[in-house]
Amino acid sequence: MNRMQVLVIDDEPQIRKLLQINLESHGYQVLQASSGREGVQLAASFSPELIILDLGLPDQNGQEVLKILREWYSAPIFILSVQDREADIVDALDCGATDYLTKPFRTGELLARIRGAIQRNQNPINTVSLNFGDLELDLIARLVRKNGELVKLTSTEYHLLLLLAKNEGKVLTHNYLLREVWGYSYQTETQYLRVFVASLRKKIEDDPNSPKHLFTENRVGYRFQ
Amino acid sequence: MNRMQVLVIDDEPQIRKLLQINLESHGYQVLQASSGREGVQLAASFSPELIILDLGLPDQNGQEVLKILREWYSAPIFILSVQDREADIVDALDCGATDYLTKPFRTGELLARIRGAIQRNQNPINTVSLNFGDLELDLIARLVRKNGELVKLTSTEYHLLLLLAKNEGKVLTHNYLLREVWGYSYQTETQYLRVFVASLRKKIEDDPNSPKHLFTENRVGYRFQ
DNA sequence: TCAAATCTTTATAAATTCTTTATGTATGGA
DNA sequence: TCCATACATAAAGAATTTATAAAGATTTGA
Repeated sequence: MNRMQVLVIDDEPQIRKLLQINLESHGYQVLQASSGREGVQLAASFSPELIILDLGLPDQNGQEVLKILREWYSAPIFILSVQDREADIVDALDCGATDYLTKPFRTGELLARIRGAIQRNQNPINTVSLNFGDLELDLIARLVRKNGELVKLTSTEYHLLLLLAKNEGKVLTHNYLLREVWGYSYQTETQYLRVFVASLRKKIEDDPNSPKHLFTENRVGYRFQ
Repeated sequence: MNRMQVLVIDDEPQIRKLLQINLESHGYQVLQASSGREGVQLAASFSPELIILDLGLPDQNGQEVLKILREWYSAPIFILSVQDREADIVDALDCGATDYLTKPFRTGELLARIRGAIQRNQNPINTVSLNFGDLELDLIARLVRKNGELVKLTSTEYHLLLLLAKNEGKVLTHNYLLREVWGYSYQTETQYLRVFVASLRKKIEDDPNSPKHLFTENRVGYRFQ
């Protein structure tokens, strides 16, 4: 597997060392630059997955480096700074900084923020789905597939199925299901449930008479598996 | 101009008020929820561009709310908390929080972070054209071709088609489409959508009665394929 | 300014979904 | 076993939603 590259642009050797140790122990490959000029060069030649930039550089204004990078570099750029003035933070963020941490920073938090930023930058298309053998619920697209084929559900059917699927294995009472899908005043309309469960089974089960997914829990409710 | 929607989930009315005033003065439309349950419901029906979530909610653990939202909600979620323990921050970030701010927070910084997060989340599609079988959208020239021939669309029709095409395969709600194309005050004008979908189908479908691209998802919205 | 194009609103038929009713089957306790 | 209750399913009727045409209002461009 290829390790993620992180570029650290900071003139203080001890900060670079600290970041290097922490990042490498979490599986990142670390590139180091001690000046803005060198940082821009490394960024251009390696296109790292993330850049950590210190605003207090000797050769150039860190803000300038940020702007130069942002002309073409679209991955996350984290700002490290001793400056805690709100105006500086706002400026940096509006210049395209992804995050801004003030020194001294907590390494665990920095690493968590780095994980998040890289992940968001890696797969911007979030395909969250629930899978149950032949059945698949795509929560973002709001679609249900059975053996890869789209199943056409009404909005109420989808709502009901989603609720059951999210609580896989748990028995959901009639009361609860009615309350969540239809609303508080429908808690006694158990017949609605029967009708909709029947039509759901017809659509998602191979054999609605002996369901593999949507089970009846007599006198209590329904359960999805 | 269509305003961005931000959902604030916080049980303290004064924090909600503070956020509302600040966000609205910067052009956002603010939705408010005082409990986790209410917040999840609002998020599901409005799909706001960003959610601000207080971890210290009365009815549910804020962390739980975050997880529930992240099952399907992919836009930024900001955490507000009085807790400044590193472990809590790391947990929240690893559960999918986009950012974590501790109270008291600086509103200017919060707004800058919100701007950045929303911008990064906006469609990062940099492609020049989108292709769907017989249909082709040229994003630079703002032209649509069907089997190579130019299709003449009005700007509203183009805008609507572009939005659907950029979210290929996803069901886009009436609410969302109306908000994006016409603006936030048109969210209830579902009839506009019907009229424009009909005219789009007449122009881009072989047989508008049985569409191959622009599908109706009853009571929910439309989907492009 | 005028004509054409586009957007908004209204009207109505068609399609879909929800609710209710009816009927037969299954379950579990006395 | 019988009986009361719960469940499954089909189907009819009610309500809602959608598609579409077309008329009126507004905007745009020559």
